[in-house]
Amino acid sequence: MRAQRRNSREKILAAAADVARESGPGSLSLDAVASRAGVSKGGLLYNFPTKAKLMQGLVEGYLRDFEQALETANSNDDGKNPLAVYIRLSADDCEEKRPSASWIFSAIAEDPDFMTPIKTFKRQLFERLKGETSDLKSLLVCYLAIEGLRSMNLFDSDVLSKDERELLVASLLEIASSPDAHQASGTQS
Amino acid sequence: MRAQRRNSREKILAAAADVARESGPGSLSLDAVASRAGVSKGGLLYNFPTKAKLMQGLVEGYLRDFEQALETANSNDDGKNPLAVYIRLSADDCEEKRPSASWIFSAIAEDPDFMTPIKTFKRQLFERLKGETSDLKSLLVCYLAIEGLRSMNLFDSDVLSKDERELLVASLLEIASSPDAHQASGTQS
DNA sequence: TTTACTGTACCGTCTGGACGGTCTTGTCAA
DNA sequence: TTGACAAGACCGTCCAGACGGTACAGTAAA
Repeated sequence: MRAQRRNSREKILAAAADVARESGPGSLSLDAVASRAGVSKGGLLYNFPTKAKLMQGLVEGYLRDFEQALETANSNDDGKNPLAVYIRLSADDCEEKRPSASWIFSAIAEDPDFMTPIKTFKRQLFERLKGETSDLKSLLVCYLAIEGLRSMNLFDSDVLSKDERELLVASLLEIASSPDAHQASGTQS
Repeated sequence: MRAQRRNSREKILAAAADVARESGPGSLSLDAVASRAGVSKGGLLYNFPTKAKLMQGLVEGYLRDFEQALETANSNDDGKNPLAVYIRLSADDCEEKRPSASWIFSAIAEDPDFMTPIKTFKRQLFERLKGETSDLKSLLVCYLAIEGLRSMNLFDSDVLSKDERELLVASLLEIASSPDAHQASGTQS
């Protein structure tokens, strides 16, 4: 029963995310994470020698997962429209009722520098999209709107109804696919 | 030198925001705020009996200021286009290099419930805009994009260049000034 | 034997907050 | 005008508790 071997890391990471979501970002203590993960505090510190390392693990896992999801989504819908793929993927992410990354608040509270990897990731992503999208205006509007959706999900303050969210995503996809006139007035949805 | 009388509250609130921005949201301790505000800890606790009350004061002040700014902006540009007014106001807010509300992270870390007033405020704002905007699609896209801009500013991860931001705002204003104005029956309450 | 833990005991630091004291200002009777 | 007194605004100290982290002995699988 004892030695869980190997996958303790993942369990700890998941437990940390759970604790942050359920007990609030300020209550992410090592003790709480350890007991939630079914691991002793010693065991936790064995896998992550400091709290900062734990946070770092959270960030890296998040970025890795996201990049991977984006890659597979892009290869499935190959070459057609990377912006549209990004919109769909993000919209699906934000569909989840439970904010997937509320541990970010814990990380920021711990040390704002934990955001830098995320920032650079986002910057690279944006630059890539800029290179792959013909119309800058469309990109800006869509990217920012998705960022807004993400923000809402993160803060757990979903103002939109299901219909509205679907309409939004449809509008964004429309804007993303029509380079030039995004004055979508005449065409009914 | 001692008795600052009366405006200590404002000074403390400003100091708290400064500390949160400069020392990181996790380092917002009462001692730090007190020393920053040029007030003793006892004096701080006199004005705000608990840390929670301090946070509450921060939230209320923020909401009050924002509502006021929105009101004056709307009365200056009367009746024309509330969505456009909101866009312009928010864009100006986000122009500031220093995130105006990074104390929010402190508040969330302290207790996620501090977000509820902000959430309800945003919900009301959105509903109001919905009542005042003819085209739902335009509203959704613009509102979310602004939310994205806010998010970026808050996280201090500005991906956009100055030109890009201006182009974005221009695009949003263009979208906001939707061509069909018939649907606006009884916009006033 | 090594790896991967468990469990316990412990330490130093930091933090919110309670408490009692102090200075300032306003009020009002004499 | 003055002196007594109350209330308001603020200071400085102290403390219990929580937290991150260390140290170390034990244990079970590979």
